[in-house]
Amino acid sequence: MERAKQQLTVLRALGEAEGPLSARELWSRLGGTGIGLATVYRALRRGVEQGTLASVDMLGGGVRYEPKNRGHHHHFLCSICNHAFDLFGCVEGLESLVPDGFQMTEHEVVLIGTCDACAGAA
Amino acid sequence: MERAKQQLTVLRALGEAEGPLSARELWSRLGGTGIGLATVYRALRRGVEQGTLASVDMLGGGVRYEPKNRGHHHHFLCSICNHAFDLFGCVEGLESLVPDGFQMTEHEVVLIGTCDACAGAA
DNA sequence: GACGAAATGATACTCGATTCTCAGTTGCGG
DNA sequence: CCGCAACTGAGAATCGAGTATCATTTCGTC
Repeated sequence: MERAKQQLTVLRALGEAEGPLSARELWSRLGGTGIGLATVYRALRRGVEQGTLASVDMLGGGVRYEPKNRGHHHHFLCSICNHAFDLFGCVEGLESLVPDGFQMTEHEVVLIGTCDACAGAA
Repeated sequence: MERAKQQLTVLRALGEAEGPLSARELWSRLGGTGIGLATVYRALRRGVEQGTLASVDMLGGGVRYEPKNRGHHHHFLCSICNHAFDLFGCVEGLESLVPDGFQMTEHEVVLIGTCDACAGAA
């Protein structure tokens, strides 16, 4: 087994995902490669420190990670398979929700439902 | 100390909150009443089972609870004090974000920033 | 080919959130 | 007043996520 490249393998797998992945999801996608969970966490932490990864605190179980080069977008969470998918585009009119005296700096939009595969399998 | 009414006390405190509370937040609001954390959890679990409470899985640390009689609304999360506040109103155009083959059943909108008190104290 | 720094995988560990256990209390019907 | 069932608070137990440890392996350099 090659070493010193495991973190790259981890980050590449994350880059190929269709949405943000949790550390464990990412780890299970690497199943069979012999990469340890600790290495996955190390790669993720380093990625966040270096600014190449963003950690996304989402509904449906803990923190997920995704590359930072995807621009502003939101997520779709499948309530069946519990997978998260990237969405493109954004919404308008958020400012009107902000109460007086409050200052909005960010926003999160999460759509929940059934994904392509799960809806088809139903 | 009266007994058999502790759970009502817990639920009343939750009803008076300005937004969803976590079990611990709720517990600390009851500080001094001698109510145990276990009782808070019991009241919350029972409320959810009976359908009077909704559990809200939000950013910023774990599950929060709120009464179900507040209708559809969203939340504002203060990044300083980490408190959640109810917002009124909703947004349009969410459907256009849903990819082909996906089916949206719910949505969550969370605005992040600084709340009234924290913005004023800055 | 040898050496030191860095990386790796397995696992023990920490930490916080939630649930369980249990002995003591309370309300209520009789 | 008696007994019982439900409730309660404190702390132990459990669970999952993430981190630290450590012996081993690999890379780059010489």
